Amino acid sequence: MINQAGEYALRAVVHLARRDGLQPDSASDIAAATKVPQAYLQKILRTLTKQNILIAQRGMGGGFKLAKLSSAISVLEVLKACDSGPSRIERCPLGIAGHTQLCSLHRLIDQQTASVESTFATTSIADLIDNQDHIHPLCDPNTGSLAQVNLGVPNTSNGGG
Amino acid sequence: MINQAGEYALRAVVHLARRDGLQPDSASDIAAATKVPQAYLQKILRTLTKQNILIAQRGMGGGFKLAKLSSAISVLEVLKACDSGPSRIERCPLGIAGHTQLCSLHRLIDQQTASVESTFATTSIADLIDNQDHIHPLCDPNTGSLAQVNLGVPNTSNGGG
DNA sequence: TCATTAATAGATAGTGGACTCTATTATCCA
DNA sequence: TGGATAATAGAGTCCACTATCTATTAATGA
Repeated sequence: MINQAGEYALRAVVHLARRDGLQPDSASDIAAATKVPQAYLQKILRTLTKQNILIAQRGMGGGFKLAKLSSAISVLEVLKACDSGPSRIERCPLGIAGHTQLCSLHRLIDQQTASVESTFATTSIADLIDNQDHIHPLCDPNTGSLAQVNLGVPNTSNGGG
Repeated sequence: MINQAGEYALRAVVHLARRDGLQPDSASDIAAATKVPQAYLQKILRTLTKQNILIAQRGMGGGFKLAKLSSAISVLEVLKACDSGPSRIERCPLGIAGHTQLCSLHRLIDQQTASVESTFATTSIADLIDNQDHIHPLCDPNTGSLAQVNLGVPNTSNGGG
């Protein structure tokens, strides 16, 4: 449903949204804060820039920032930009000519996909940040710092949530 | 969410459920009816047998049949048998120690996953077959025959639904 | 006991997603 | 104008998933 690139893209966009109005943030800083392999993240940031979700600025003091308000960016559009997100079943996967609509099996799967897609389409990046929870994305509540995360801990490690 | 093996497994189990009470069906016949590569399907059928969803019978007249009533087999258990199906987010993917619960980003994703998982858990194979729709899984309504599908048409082909 | 049918098991090959590396281009600042 | 910073671009690597192939074992029936 959400591939690795989509997960990484969401982290990056949420990170940038949390520092809204500040200077653009460099790829290596974003990579550190989001714990994403830097070389791979750069590709993803490039993709998000091409899709007009981010704006890139080269040179000293450059980096990436949001191209629009975080309330105007849906979770779904970030995912789709990376060819991620739920993918609907358009036609009978078996190619049965008589199946002019999906059969019950594929309809079940597609309905679930559609439901998730709808939720992601109506949830904005701002929605993820504006919640009252004391657990904030990418941010360790013990320090309150943005980038103060356990660098070096592999993604598969335990603890936290 | 559902990998290729999971999709193929569901097709096979639905196919067998539709011929409930009949003789076991051979792997090659199941492969033809479900349009799954035979060699790969055999591995999947073996997996489903190990997980006690199917019963295998060797020798002449042998093949595979359901190990229990189709109403007692959930969609989810077929998927899980193949290491497929929605996978919940157990812990913070970034490993942030202070995240004792999921943050809003990962909670959003996990809630969607949980919803799909719940639906798959409460939907049985029988539910997929008992519907009143005239479009039946794996079955071309133009012929009404079980295995009478467009053999040779690749899975990516157009038409039907 | 023998031939036939069909599942079992494991080695092998192809493919796409995840990730890396390096060279290049653009921008800023002194 | 030159050096530092940082994005851009694309080729290349790695591995899990997908799929195939072959030899073996088991069951059936004559």
